[in-house]
Amino acid sequence: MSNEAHSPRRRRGSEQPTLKEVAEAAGVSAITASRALNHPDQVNERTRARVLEAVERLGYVPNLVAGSLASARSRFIAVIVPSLANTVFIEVIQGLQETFEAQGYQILLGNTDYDTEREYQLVRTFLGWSCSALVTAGLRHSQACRTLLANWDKPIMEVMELGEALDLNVGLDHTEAGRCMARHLLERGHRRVLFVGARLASDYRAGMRYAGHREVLEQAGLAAPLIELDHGGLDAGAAGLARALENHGDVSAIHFANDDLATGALLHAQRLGIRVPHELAIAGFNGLPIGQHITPRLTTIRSPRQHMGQLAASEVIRRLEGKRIQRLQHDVGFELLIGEST
Amino acid sequence: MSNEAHSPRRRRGSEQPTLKEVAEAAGVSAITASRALNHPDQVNERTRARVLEAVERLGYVPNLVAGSLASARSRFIAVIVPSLANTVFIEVIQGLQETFEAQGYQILLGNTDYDTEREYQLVRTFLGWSCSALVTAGLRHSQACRTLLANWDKPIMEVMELGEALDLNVGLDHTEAGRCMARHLLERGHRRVLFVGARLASDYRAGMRYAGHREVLEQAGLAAPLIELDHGGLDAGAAGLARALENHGDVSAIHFANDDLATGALLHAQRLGIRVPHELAIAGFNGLPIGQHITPRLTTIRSPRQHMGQLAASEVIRRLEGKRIQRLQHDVGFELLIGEST
DNA sequence: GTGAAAGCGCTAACAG
DNA sequence: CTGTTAGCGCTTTCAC
Repeated sequence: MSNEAHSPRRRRGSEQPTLKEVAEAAGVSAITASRALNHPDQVNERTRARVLEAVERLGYVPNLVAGSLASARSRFIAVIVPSLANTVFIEVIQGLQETFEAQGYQILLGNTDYDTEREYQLVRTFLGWSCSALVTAGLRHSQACRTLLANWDKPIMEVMELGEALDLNVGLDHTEAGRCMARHLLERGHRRVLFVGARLASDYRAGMRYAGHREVLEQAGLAAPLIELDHGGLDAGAAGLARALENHGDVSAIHFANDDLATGALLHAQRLGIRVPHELAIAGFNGLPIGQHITPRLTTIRSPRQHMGQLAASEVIRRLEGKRIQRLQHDVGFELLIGEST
Repeated sequence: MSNEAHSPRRRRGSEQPTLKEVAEAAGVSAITASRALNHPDQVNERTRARVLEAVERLGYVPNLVAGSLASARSRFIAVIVPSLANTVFIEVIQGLQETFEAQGYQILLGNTDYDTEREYQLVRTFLGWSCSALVTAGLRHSQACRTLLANWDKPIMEVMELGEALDLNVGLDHTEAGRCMARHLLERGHRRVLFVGARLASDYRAGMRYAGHREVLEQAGLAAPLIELDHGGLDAGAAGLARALENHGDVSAIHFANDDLATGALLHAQRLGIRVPHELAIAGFNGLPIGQHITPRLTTIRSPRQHMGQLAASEVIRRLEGKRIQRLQHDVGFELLIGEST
C-alpha cells in the first residue's frame, strides 16, 4: 500500500508523520483528522478519540506552515519595537505576550534600532508571514511603510504614544507628561530648570516631553535650556549631571528624560556631596522601581506599560474575533509620583 | 488570458500579487523570478533587473509561508526563556537577536514562566513552524520535551548554564560562581554568612549558586543558613534584609542570589542606618549597572550575558551553514567584581 | 458527521 | 542561465 516507486521529495528530514498518516492510522480521512484537532465540536466524539490516540501514538506534530498556507492565516502577531535595551519596551512586550499567548497567538518580535527603514523591512517580512495583526511602537513610519500598511486589511495597533494613527492606538500623551513635570517643578519654586535627554531624534517621545516642558516654562517667561547626550543609561546620567554643573551651574532643578538618566545623576550627586533636592532637584520619567528605592526617592512619572501591552493586545484580539471595537484610541494616562528628589 | 471560469479559492484578502504574477509581468517563469529574489547570482543580471522592477511596480511581498512549506525550512529560530521580567534573559535575547537578525533569521520568542510543561508545548508549536534551530534557557526539560527533541535533527542550543546538554551548550558554571563568592566572603573574614534567594525551585541556577556557596562554607566548618523568599525584586531584597536581621541578627554578611535582591537590601540598609560593609557585608550576582552606581558599590559577579547570546547564535549559525563546530560546549565564564559592599 | 477534490504560493529536482 | 513538472502538508469548498 502507498508504496510509490519513486518519492521525488521527502524533505521532512526525520520521519515526521503527516496528518494523512495519522488519518490512515485512525481509519479516517485527512480532513476529519484535521477537524478532530482544530474543530473538535465538528467531529464525533469517538472518531476524535481515535484520531487523538493516533496523534499520540505516532508522535504527530502539526505542520503549522502548511496549515497557514492553506488557510492564508497564521496565528502570528508581529510586534515591532525600536530597542530591547530599554525596559519600557520590554514591559509593553510582556503585557502583549501574556495576553496574546493566552489566546494562542505567537509573537514575532522585531527590533528596528530606531531606524524607520529597518521598520519597513521588518513589516515586509512580517506581512510575508501572514501575520494576523501588527503591533508597532510609535506613530512615525517611513512613507513606504505607510503605503504598504495602507493596503493591508488586518488590525494595526500603534502603542506608546497617542496621535493620528493608522488604525488602533493605545498610548499616552508624552507632551502632556512633559508639561506635567514642568508644572510640578515650577510649583516647587524652581525658576532655572534644565532638561537633559539623550538622542532626542531617535527617542522622539522624550523630545515630545521636552516640548511640553518647554512650553510650560516659556509660558512662565522662563528659558528652557536643553542638554542632549549621545547615549542613555546610568553612566550617561552621571555624565549629564557633570555637564550640567559645568555649563549651567546656576540651575536649581534638572528634568531628565527618563529614570535611568535621573537615577544615574542622583547617585552621582550623592557621591559629589550635592544635597538633593536642597541644592539641586532631580526629576525623571518612567516610574522604574529603582527610583522608589533610592534615597531621596525620585520624583518621576509612572506610565502603565504592562497594562498598555495588555490593553493593546485585548483590543487587537477583539477585532480579530470580529467583535465591535468601541474606540480606536485609548489613553492609558500617567501618574506623577512625587518623591523627595524635588 | 488566464481567465478561469471559476476561481474556487482566492483567500489573499487584498489583491496581493503572487510570484507568478511578478514573473508574468517580467516575462519570465516563476522559478526564475524566485531565483532572482533568493539566489541573485544564479540569474542573468538583466533578467534580474526586470524581475526586481516588476516586484517594485506590483508591490510584491513574498509569501514566506509558501516558501517555507515548499523548502521545508523557515528562517525561524525558536528562543525559549523562562521569563521576560528578568534582565538576564533579556540581555541574552538581545545578543541572540542581533546576531540572528543580521543573518536574516527571525526569532520566535516563547516564555515558559518557569514551567517545563509550558516549555514542551512551546517546543511542539515551534517544531510545527519548521524552525531552523532551537535555543532554550537551561538544561532542565520535561521527559516529553526531551523525547520530542531527540527525534529532531536541527541544532539545539542550551544557554545560561553548563552541563550535560542535548546538543550545543553555551553558559557558565553557576555552582562555581557560588563558590567564588563564598570564598571571597571568607577571605574578607566573614564567618556567619547568610544566603538569601527567591523561588529557588524555579530559579534553580540560583539554587546551584547556593549549593556552591554552601559547599565552600561547610568545607570551612561553617553553617550555610538560607532564607528563601517567595518573590524577587528590589522590594523583596529589602524584605529579605528585614527577615535576616530578625532571624539571623548575628550574621556579618549576606550573599544574595542576584543583584536585584542585593541592591534592594543595600538601599534598605542605608535607610535603616546600617553601615555597609562594616556592620553588614552584602554581595549579589549578575553585575547589573545599578550595583556599580550605588554607594558603596556592590560586590557581585558579572556574567557576559549579551556575549553569551551572541556566541550561542554564532555557533548555531555555523552549524546551520554546515561549518564544522569545534566544540559543542563553551564556558563564557564570569568575573568577580569587588565593590565596597563587602 | 464525514469525505473527495482542488489548490494555497512557492521551491526542489531535473532537463535543456 | 532558464524552464517544466511536481509537489510541500494542510484546509477550503462542496457534496453526501
